[in-house]
Amino acid sequence: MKLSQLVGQRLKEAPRDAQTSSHVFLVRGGYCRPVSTGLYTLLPLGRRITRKIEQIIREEMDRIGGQEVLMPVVLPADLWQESGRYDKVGDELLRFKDRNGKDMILGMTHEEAVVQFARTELVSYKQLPVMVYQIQTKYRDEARPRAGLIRVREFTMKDAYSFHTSQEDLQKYYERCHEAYERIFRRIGLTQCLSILSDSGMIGGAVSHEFMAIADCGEDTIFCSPDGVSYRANREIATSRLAYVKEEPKPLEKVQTPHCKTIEDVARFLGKTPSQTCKAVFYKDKENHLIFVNIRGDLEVNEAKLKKVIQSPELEFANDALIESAGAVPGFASLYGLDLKGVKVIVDHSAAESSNLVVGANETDFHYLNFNFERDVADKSGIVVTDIATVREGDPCPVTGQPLKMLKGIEVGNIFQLGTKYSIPMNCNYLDQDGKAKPMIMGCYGIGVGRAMAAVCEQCHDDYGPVWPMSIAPFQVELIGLNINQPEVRSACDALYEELLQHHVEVLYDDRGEKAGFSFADADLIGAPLRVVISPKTLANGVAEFKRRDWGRNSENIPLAQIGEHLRNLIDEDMKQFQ
RNA sequence: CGGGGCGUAGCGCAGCCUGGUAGCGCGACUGGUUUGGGACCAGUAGGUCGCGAGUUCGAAUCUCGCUGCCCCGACCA
Repeated sequence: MKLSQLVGQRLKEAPRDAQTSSHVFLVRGGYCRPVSTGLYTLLPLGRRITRKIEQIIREEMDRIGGQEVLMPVVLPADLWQESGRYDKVGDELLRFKDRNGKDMILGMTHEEAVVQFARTELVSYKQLPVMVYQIQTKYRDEARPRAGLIRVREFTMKDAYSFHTSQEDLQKYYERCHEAYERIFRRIGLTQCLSILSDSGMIGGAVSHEFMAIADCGEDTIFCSPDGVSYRANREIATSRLAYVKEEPKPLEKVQTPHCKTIEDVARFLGKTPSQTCKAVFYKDKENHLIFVNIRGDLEVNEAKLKKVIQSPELEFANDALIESAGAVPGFASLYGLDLKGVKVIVDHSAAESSNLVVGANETDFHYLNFNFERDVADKSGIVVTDIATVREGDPCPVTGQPLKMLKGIEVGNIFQLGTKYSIPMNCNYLDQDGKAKPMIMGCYGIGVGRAMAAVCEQCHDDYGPVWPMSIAPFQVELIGLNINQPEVRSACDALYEELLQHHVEVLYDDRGEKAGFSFADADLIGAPLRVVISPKTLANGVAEFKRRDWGRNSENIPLAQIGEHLRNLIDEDMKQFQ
């Protein structure tokens, strides 16, 4: 490819709204262009990368027995009604009507579609296990797309679905898929990618893992044990082995706490620490039911955990009127002395097990000292005591007891053990050996292709642009001719270009005759791992100047006669790392 | 959902307060001089100033409505 022909200009200036390096470089380098909020066109450079990522994914999916299929992006709503997700999923699911007034959706994931396919296509235990996958467009009407290609509304996803006759078989396959994912993320050049325990969220199922590319701009928070191996979990489900202060219960004592509405105010006023208080947090669910949460004052409610406990996908803070309807006084609320009929009460272990806490008195400007859940709440029926606390950095690891480390990550892939979550409601059965119909046991496995590209860019770049790994680089080599209007430069460049093409080297030839600085800046934005410069100066010495993208301003001279072979050897060597 | 900010040439922005011929930089085009880390000179093209109403002799500028986009918060008892 000649650079003079390449569609997609490099830009000197970053888009105004770009905050993260992948966003800046992918737009500046001419990899993608915004169309609307969260919608991007991929230009040739970006598309060359995603094609390579897709190819690596295909190889690894095929290696574990996957068969590629392609399902439609537009799906009938009734399929989603069968699974029950049509009503459960919020506005993220784009719903519309076709010309006949039939309810349709844009696919955001394809469990329903694949089950519909499987239940007609797979009828016998002899056909199982089987895995199908596709690399296809997904649409999610995100509330807030951000960070360029990292969170978008329309994106390419590899989604795979496996079908089994037993949970054991699913687990075995899940492990193989986990290993395939590790190979994929290593091969596309992510330098730091961890699989962590995760919340299965909207997709559902019991066990799931997320693959996290570690990056400061990541949206997810990860907690891991100091060794990085014993325990790794998403903040949404992470737990800790926090110690609670246990002592002899002291008598309850009502104290005046004028104008102390926040935990900090109360603790300071009473000479306590926030961890010696209990805080009351009020939410409401979709049906406007009050949810009364109690947690130790220094901890925060983990809404992802809470949503699971109360089995509601939506959660909002309750307004004062709703709080007062339960007899609680906002700012001075607690469980003590309240009639909590019809209110969902959730108590975190930290509040249930700590002794002698400060709690609200349900009376303006008053609190109680020495509240003990066990002693002071008479009727515990209907109260759920469980873990709904958000883990903090430094809290003791649930496995090792060592202080947990906190990392930020970009979720580039996830795998789920679905079990029968879709096969039972959607009647996806097979005939077993005994002649009986049984629901298939399912797994599903996703990778965001564009996000993976952006994640690699986040991990592999310098001040001037991306430093692409050989396995996914849009071009393996960039060849720059300086003073190319001089015939001997032109002919030397043309000759090398032809030689490389003949050997199927992916070479981008900067034949524009721009000034050196201009060409170099473009080359840095394009990020080819290898760069060759030919100029009157190098020709005078019978050499070409060679450098790797990650060598900064350093370079070495290679005799012109050997440069082609030199490049080919380096490409082969580099590619071996990504096999 | 809540809060804030912004829509002026392909991109980045100024002009608005104080109404009076629509500007700058980058990019593009032509010609010339240049040629090792985003060169210089001269010239050219490119804009319903987001949309609609109102005020006014006159609106990018003031008022109202709409719309699009961006950022922040999604934690307070």
